[in-house]
Amino acid sequence: MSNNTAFASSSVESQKDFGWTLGVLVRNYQNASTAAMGEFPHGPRGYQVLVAVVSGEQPNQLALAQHLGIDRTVMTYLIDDFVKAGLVERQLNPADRRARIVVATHAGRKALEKLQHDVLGAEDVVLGVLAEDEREVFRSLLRRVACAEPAAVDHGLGACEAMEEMLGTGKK
Amino acid sequence: MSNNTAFASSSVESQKDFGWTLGVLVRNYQNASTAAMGEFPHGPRGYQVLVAVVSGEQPNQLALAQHLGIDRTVMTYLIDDFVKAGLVERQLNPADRRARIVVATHAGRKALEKLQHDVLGAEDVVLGVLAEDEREVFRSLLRRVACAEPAAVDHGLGACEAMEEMLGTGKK
DNA sequence: TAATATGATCTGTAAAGCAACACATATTGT
DNA sequence: ACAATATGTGTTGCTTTACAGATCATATTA
Repeated sequence: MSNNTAFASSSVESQKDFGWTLGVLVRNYQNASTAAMGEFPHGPRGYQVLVAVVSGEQPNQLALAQHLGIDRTVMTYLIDDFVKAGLVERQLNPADRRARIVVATHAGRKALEKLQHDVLGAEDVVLGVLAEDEREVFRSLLRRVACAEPAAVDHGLGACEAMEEMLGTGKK
Repeated sequence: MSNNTAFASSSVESQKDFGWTLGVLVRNYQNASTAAMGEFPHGPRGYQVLVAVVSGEQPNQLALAQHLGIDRTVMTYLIDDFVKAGLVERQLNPADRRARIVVATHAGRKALEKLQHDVLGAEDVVLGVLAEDEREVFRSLLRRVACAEPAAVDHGLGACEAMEEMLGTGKK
């Protein structure tokens, strides 16, 4: 067959594929943070859940799941495992008895504090090639992209609104 | 890597969690590019495979799998489906008859060309909040991170070496 | 030639997304 | 108040994918 492959796709080569670079970063971060997790219940995913729980911004399991992009049926047994591990509790919401408020236990908060340090270390390893200020630029741009208006992406959820409001820049 | 992190618990709130923002970006990109894919065999994953195949840099299926961070057993039936769809072919390597060289068919190259435009559009949607020059900065930093020395991340593979050599010093 | 390594495939298991259903509770319309 | 509808949670079943292990063919090395 033909062997002129180098020319056919030169546009892709020159700027590298965004999806591919993104994938590499995610895998590196996944690996590094998993290593930093040790025995923590559900690895990086579990860590994210605990961060969200401790932040106290998500009123129930469904909100928690949507915030993290996890299926709500998965969230059920994810929380189950966290309860078993004594890291969080399900509390009944007197204002809406269908919902379960997920709150961190003292042990959960302690565990998170311990982990955060190592996770930040993992981040630095992954971003290691960048200089200090470049890392901050990267994080800043990434944050802005992640907090962008959902309408443009048709993602269906305002990812950062609660956080923004908490910080005082309430915008809708 | 010593760490002079400030105060653990509040710092996460104020600078948002890196893993979370990364997750949001990945999901947005996933959704946007999936929508752009239409009926394409394996969605964004399949697209990545085809990009790698057309680039012609991966000598066999295993290299292909490692380049994309896909398990080698998955790559087998991924390629199967692409062959069925007439997008790629498995060719025997006379120099090593264990390996299968995966090459794109004409239809495969045409299909990729068609997709690339839409995928780039999806990228722009995802990065929509950033200005033009900011997007380029972001892509550039991301590229550097993805192509970083694997030793630092213990990922086991030099992700960009073949590419770099192709663009500059020539082939191995 | 024998031992070992590598590439591809197949099989089986587990995690996780997804859809559909069931149940309890809230909200809304009449 | 009652009925209809919506919502939060949990469960079940299906599908995709990751991952580990075994098998087979072929290469490489002792």
